[in-house]
Amino acid sequence: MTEAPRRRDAAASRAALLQAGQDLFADRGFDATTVRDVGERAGVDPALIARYFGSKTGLYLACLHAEKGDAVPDDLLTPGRVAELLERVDARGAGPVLRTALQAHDDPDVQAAVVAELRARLVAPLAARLGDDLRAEVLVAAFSGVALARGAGTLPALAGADRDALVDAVVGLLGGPGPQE
Amino acid sequence: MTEAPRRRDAAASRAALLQAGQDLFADRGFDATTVRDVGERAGVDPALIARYFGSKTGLYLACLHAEKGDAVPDDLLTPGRVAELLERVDARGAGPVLRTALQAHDDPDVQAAVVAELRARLVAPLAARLGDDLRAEVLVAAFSGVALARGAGTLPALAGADRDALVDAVVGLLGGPGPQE
DNA sequence: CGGTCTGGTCATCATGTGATGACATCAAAC
DNA sequence: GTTTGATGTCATCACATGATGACCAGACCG
Repeated sequence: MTEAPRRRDAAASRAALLQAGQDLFADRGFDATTVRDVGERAGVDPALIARYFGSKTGLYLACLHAEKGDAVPDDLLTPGRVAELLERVDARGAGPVLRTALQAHDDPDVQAAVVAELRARLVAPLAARLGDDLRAEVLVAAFSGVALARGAGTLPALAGADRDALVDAVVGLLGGPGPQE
Repeated sequence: MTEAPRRRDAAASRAALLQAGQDLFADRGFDATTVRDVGERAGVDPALIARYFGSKTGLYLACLHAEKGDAVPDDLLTPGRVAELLERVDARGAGPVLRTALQAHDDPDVQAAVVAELRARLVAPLAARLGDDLRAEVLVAAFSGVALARGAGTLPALAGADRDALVDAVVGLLGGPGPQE
């Protein structure tokens, strides 16, 4: 936007791939997303993924970091936060972070990055509030399950529910016994 | 065991494939399990999967049904049931049913079978007790998330926790506000 | 023995996927 | 205008995977 669009713009291609990667990885996960899919969605030749990110895994890591500044880490338990996250899930899919909370990755680099991301973005603030890592992680896992199921459609009532009703149910069940100080 | 082992025994081969399929699908999910893996684990040629089950998908469906009579549908909320399910998860992996609660399947036949299985085994009894499909499904999704995360190792405290402590945390968070009538 | 059937093995195919490198093409520098 | 480097395109490779069918090998029967 700052400059006239050049006809051939590496930065633009890179950004398009990054965005497409975020969308597709969030929606389908790493394995189910092919580099050809990403390229098509970005309107860019898939070979450029290798050029700009080294590999599909490189793109995935870049997507992970790109979302970093996206949502400020906050408390998962507050109803407002639950609503916000669910809104985001409805709009963009579960997202790589929530998704990988429930599925180990083969690549150790990816696994380490995901663990760090999860910790920083979701577990740490919760653990600080709850004073208990285990309970914090259980909550994150449980919420991830809801987010994934929302998109999977395997649980019809959950998948089809009105978002407000879902927020109520989630807050009632998960947030209930927590520190409603 | 009932008869002298015949050197060539179709029933035994079939059963071995079924068992191996249950183990591997439970542990890694459908996509991450190859027919060659199943064959190797069963000590049987993978081509026999096609012969006895038609296809990998057929084997998967057979595994789904084979687990049917395994655990009697019961209430997910009782601490005893939570402990029992987690024990099973620790021993055998999350299992196809919990796993697919969170991941849609391409094949419509499989998807339909999974939905039915989930409904019958987990959602229905809970919904009967809660009087609310949505809350029942949220609970199932949340518990599935915990079960998957337990195996994935992405949440270290959850993955490494003593099972008793985990049961406490899960029951405290998920079972807390429920119908402790 | 000879025939036939069932159970098992193996080579092979078709497809999808990530990756790679040669080539083309545009744009800026001179 | 020519050169040169950046950018993009394409064909192709290597590999994994699911599937298939031809073939082999025991078993049972006459």
